[in-house]
Amino acid sequence: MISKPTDSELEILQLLWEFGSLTVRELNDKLNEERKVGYTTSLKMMQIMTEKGLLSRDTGARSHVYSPLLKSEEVQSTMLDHVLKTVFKGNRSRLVLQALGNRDASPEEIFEIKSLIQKLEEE
Amino acid sequence: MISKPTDSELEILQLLWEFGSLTVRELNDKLNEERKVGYTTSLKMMQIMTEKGLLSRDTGARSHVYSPLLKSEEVQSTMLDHVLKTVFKGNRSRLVLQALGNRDASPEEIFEIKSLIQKLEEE
DNA sequence: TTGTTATTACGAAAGGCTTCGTATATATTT
DNA sequence: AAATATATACGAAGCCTTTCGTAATAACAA
Repeated sequence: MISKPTDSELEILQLLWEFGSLTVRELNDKLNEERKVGYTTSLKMMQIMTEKGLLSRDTGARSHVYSPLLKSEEVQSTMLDHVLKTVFKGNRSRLVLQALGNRDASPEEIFEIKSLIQKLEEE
Repeated sequence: MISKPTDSELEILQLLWEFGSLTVRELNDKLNEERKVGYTTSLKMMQIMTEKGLLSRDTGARSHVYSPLLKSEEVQSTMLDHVLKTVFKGNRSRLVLQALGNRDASPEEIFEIKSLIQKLEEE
């Protein structure tokens, strides 16, 4: 049973992936740079995520310090797989087409992706 | 406000995209080829989806006929955009990498994607 | 026509997510 | 030491999703 975080959980995970580990206060401050969130809301979320196995926490100091238990790549893989199945019925080419074609991908992005494919082919 | 269907709703949408339009009975039968679902469950889902603007229905006959209101491409685009933002923080190359690299893409798929990129470049 | 079957409508329960208020405990400041 | 500020714990409300049971209605069969 691999975890599929909710949007709110992803918001928190993104910050933890960026900063490594954070206290509730620190994370709540960063969240509030984007939108208004009550302190106890952040606290509760992080407690629940810890129960779910998404975060670990160090209760050594008075302010507990939380860290992500999954790598961003793992979650990205899980989530993309899920979208691939449910939205694209497993058609990976179509997913990539959608990612590249239907939205304006910049030349830089296309270049990056091209070299990616080249790398894949060399293996 | 573009709609982001739930997994259950997507299950129904996939069938409607495949068959064009279906009665509750027809759709419920097809759902039950995969898993056990009560008839009134399917009915309720389709009624709610109609309220939400995901489906239209023709009430002309006794058995109402439901059709999808959105094209699969539209929903795919919306959903992928959402994953791009929330899971990949907007990094499209990383998303494509994940789609191609971390899972075993077949040579056919890679070929298809390559010609896709070529087409994109020619424009 | 009367009983059986099929369909829609409605309501509600169970579970999950998000939010916050209140209580309690611990630190800090005056 | 007393007052103030900060932290965690807990519970619950509000909303959404999924599921189904029951009732009302319409069609069909005996």
